[in-house]
Amino acid sequence: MDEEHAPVDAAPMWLHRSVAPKLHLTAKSCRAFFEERLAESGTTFAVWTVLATLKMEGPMIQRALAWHLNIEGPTLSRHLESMERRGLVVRKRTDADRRAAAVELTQEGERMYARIEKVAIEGQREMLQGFSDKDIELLNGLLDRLLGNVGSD
Amino acid sequence: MDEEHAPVDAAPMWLHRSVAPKLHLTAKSCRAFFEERLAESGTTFAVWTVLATLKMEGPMIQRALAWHLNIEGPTLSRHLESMERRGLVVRKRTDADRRAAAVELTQEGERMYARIEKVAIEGQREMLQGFSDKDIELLNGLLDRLLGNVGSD
DNA sequence: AAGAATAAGTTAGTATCCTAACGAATCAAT
DNA sequence: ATTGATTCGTTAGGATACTAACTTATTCTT
Repeated sequence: MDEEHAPVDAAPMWLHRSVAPKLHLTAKSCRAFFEERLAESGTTFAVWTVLATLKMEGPMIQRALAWHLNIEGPTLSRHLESMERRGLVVRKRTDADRRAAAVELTQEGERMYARIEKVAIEGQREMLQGFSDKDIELLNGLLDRLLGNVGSD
Repeated sequence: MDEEHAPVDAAPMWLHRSVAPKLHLTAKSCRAFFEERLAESGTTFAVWTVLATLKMEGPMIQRALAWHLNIEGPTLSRHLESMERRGLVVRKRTDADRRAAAVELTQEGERMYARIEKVAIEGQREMLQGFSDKDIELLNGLLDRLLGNVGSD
């Protein structure tokens, strides 16, 4: 986003009435907000989600990881390539299934995660300033219902 | 999104607790939903928002248009270039300020807008199935509060 | 009135994401 | 057991968006 953009309240009326563009803008702004903070720690939103998923869910093959992240295989391939180059993860191919590659956090990856976990939590706290638990629940519920309506499953 | 992805409810817990990734996923899914429908009419989400803004707000220079769309100048330049090639808009440079270019819908642009307006409205109706007016208001309010918290203004 | 600062738009380069097409490995089915 | 379909990952190419750097035009300052 641009500093020079006027306050959000100044956005045109039709945009307010159309939910999709507004949702889009909010997500974009929130992502930019996190990207900014994560960039200061030398990483990105994309890398954060990969690290967090591996940390929370344990090692898994790329296909499963892509599913968790809601991105496609080729997108994940790219991220993993750079993350592997940076030593954050390793891709281990086993004899059990020589197609699949299990992705694991390295020690360096664990360290990075520990470092940015704080950033992510603080970012979320800031993002949700003034939100009660009930507000968050409400938001989650509304988003889930949207997802259900547009879902491709 | 991928047909093979399991229902949204199956997403991992940490993702549900983190608002940003969930918001991001919802926006992505909603956009994909609109892109699909607009693609059938031979256009895109990006083009739709340009057409709609020009229709609702009238002709304006690129900088103003970019502000309305919450995108940066270079991004808009690209869109306008292709839209102008397709005859949907014209960029008119005036003597009043020879830097600025006023962007206007052409008749072809008007026709295209009329065509996809229906698609957009129907898409939104589908997206918001089961939402009461109050739900929509609530969602709008929550998104506005998020925007306020992360806003770059 | 001249020089500096600012503004509009473009060009160039990058990041994230997608789909399509592919190669290699596995599974299924006759 | 061989053929055929499916699965896993990669490569190639495209869309959308960004920032940085540039050109040209305008405005501000002195």
